[in-house]
This record gives sequence, structure tokens and C-alpha cells, in this order.
Amino acid sequence: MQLEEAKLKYIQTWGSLATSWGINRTMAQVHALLLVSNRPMSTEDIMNELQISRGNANMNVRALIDWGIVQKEYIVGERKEFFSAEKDVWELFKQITKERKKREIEPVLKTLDELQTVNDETEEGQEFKKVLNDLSKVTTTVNGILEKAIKADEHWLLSNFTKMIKK
Amino acid sequence: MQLEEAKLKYIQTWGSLATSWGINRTMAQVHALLLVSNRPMSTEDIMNELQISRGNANMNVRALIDWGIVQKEYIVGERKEFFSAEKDVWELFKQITKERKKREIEPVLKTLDELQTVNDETEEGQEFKKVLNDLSKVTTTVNGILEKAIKADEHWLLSNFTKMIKK
DNA sequence: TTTTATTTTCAATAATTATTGAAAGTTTAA
DNA sequence: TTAAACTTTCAATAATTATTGAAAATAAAA
Repeated sequence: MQLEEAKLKYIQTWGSLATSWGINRTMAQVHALLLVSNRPMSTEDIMNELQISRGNANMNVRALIDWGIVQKEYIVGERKEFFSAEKDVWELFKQITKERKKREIEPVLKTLDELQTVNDETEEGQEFKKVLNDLSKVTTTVNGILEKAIKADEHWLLSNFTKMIKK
Repeated sequence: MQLEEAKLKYIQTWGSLATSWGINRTMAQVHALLLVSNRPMSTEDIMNELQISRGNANMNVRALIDWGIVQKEYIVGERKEFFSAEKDVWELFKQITKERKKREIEPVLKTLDELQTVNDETEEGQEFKKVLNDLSKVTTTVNGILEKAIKADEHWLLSNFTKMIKK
């Protein structure tokens, strides 16, 4: 397979995985493009490569910057802005995890906590509380795993975790 | 807060979390409904509670059964089918993880492997391979964590993992 | 200044995904 | 059998989400 073909396929693959996890396809593709590119790209470059509109390119690049996984780069003698992506994929994974944890999981934990205050002594009420409680426990556990993964470094994760779970 | 109100809020919360992770909102709501219900429910019950059509209720119940997190129940003297959800939320989390791993992550790993065969000795080609390789490593690691989490029991996860990461 | 290059915004539109509802299919009971 | 109860399917439609493109805003150069 040729390099260009492989890059395209990679961009597509990444785009569809993202889609099935609720991430905008273009956003994932822009990111993949910056990841495999060996030089910073301008909005125009991105538009051309992915065949998308200026508005779309701009919005998604901004979103990626918001997520902290794409940076602006200034090139001397150029007026345009250029963009590049963190090449360390583990770092990228951590960033994404961190953001989604904050944006999506933590608010749910908060709501679950609030719901715990329901005052109902019937059997049904008690069962509901039990489900809520279980759910909070699992959500907290998952949140904790993500939290630790974010703080851990790659080496730790690959070695210690593997060692421990094989024990 | 009253029990019924709390249940509704719970169903909504679950529905929107699901949506942001690429899971159909109704599917999550049907599941939440079965989870908080203390008795098996028929398609009609589900239709009424969630105010959705018969087709929608049917399709989503089937999907949940496919995912292995909802079971059919037969009630003596009743001709209709009834449904109930696994009340053990950790079990539920494991099932979902297992399915999504199989359906979504593993195919990506396969594609990434294929792309590794790209034959390009330029610097650009080598960099691309490096990105691919990093990505495979992270994806494999995540896949591994999920794998082990699926096999581990809740107790293990809550105790050993926490212990280890605090070390 | 004024002009030109560049970025951002957002209403209109397109694409995708979810839902309905009625017809067809299936199962059980009379 | 036949009829009634129930389930499944799927084309049509609605709802949601993504994308365009041109106008407005901003920044740099003349």
C-alpha cells in the first residue's frame, strides 16, 4: 500500500471510530490529518485535503484547540495561522479522557447524588436507591480509573498494570 | 423529591449520557426504565411510560436483548412477553464494554495492523509508521484494560486497583 | 487612514439518525 | 381450521446534527 493511500485510510478509520463514540467525524479527521502530517497546516490546507468548507474547518480546528489536542503555530513570514497536533498519542488519549470525564461523567455523578436524596420508604423506593447507589459506585469506579490513567504515565500503565492483572 | 420524579430524572440523565457516547437515547431510556422497575414490563408498559411508538419500543428492546443486558420473562397466564434488566450495574457495564470492544475497537486494531504494512522508506513514511505504532499501542492498552476489567470481578476492581494506584 | 488578508459567525441547507404507524407475519387459543 | 393477540418489519416522516458559504468582524500591511 502506498503512503498516501494509507494516510487516507487512517483518516477514514479514525473518523468512523470517533463517530460511533459520539465525536464529530470531521473533528476526528482534522485531528488525524494533523497527526500524520509532518508539518503544520493552514485552514486552507485542511480544506483542500479533506474537501470541506472553510466554516467547517475553522469550527473543528477551534474545537480541537479547546480540547487541548491541537496547537496554533506561527510561521515566520506567513500571515495565516497554522495548526499542529500533539504527536504523542498517549498524551492525546489522556487529554480526551480528561475532557470527557469533566464534561460528561462528572455532571452525571452530581445528578445521581442529588437523586439519592429521594425520600421514600416503600420497598420500591428502597430498590430505586439501591440501583442508584450501584450506579454511582460503578460510575465512580470508572471515573477513578480514568482519573488515575490520566495521572499515570504510559510506562506505568503498560508495565505495572499488565503485571498486576496477570498475577 | 418524590420517587416518580426521581425515576424520571434518572431515565433522562441516563438517556443524555448515552446520547453523548453514541448510544441511542431511547435504548438507554428503555434500559433505565427496566432497571428502576421492580417488575418485568411488557412492550405496552414501556410504550406508555416513555410515550413512544410500538415499533420503537420493540426495536430497542430487541437491541438491548442483543447486547445481553435485558432478558425476556414469561409470566404465567400472560400471553405477552415481558422484559427485565440485569440489576447488577457492574455486570451491565461489563456487558456493554465487551460488546463495544468487539464491535468497534477490535476492527480498528485490525485496520491499524494492515496499515503498518505500508512500504515507504522516506522520512515521512517512517513518521507515519511511528504514529500508527503509537496509536496501536494505546489502542491495545485500552483494549487490554477493558478486557481485564471484563474478566475481573467488581471486588477486585474496587480494591486491588485502588490499592495499587495509590502506592 | 484605506486596503487587503485572514478568521469567525451563523442562517440556510444537507446529511444522518431516530421514530412512527400501519401492514405483514407469527403464535396461541377457541 | 379460524380468529384474536401479539410481534416484527420497514417505508415514510420527523428530529437531530453537521456542513456550507457568504457576510461580518478582525488584524496586518500599504
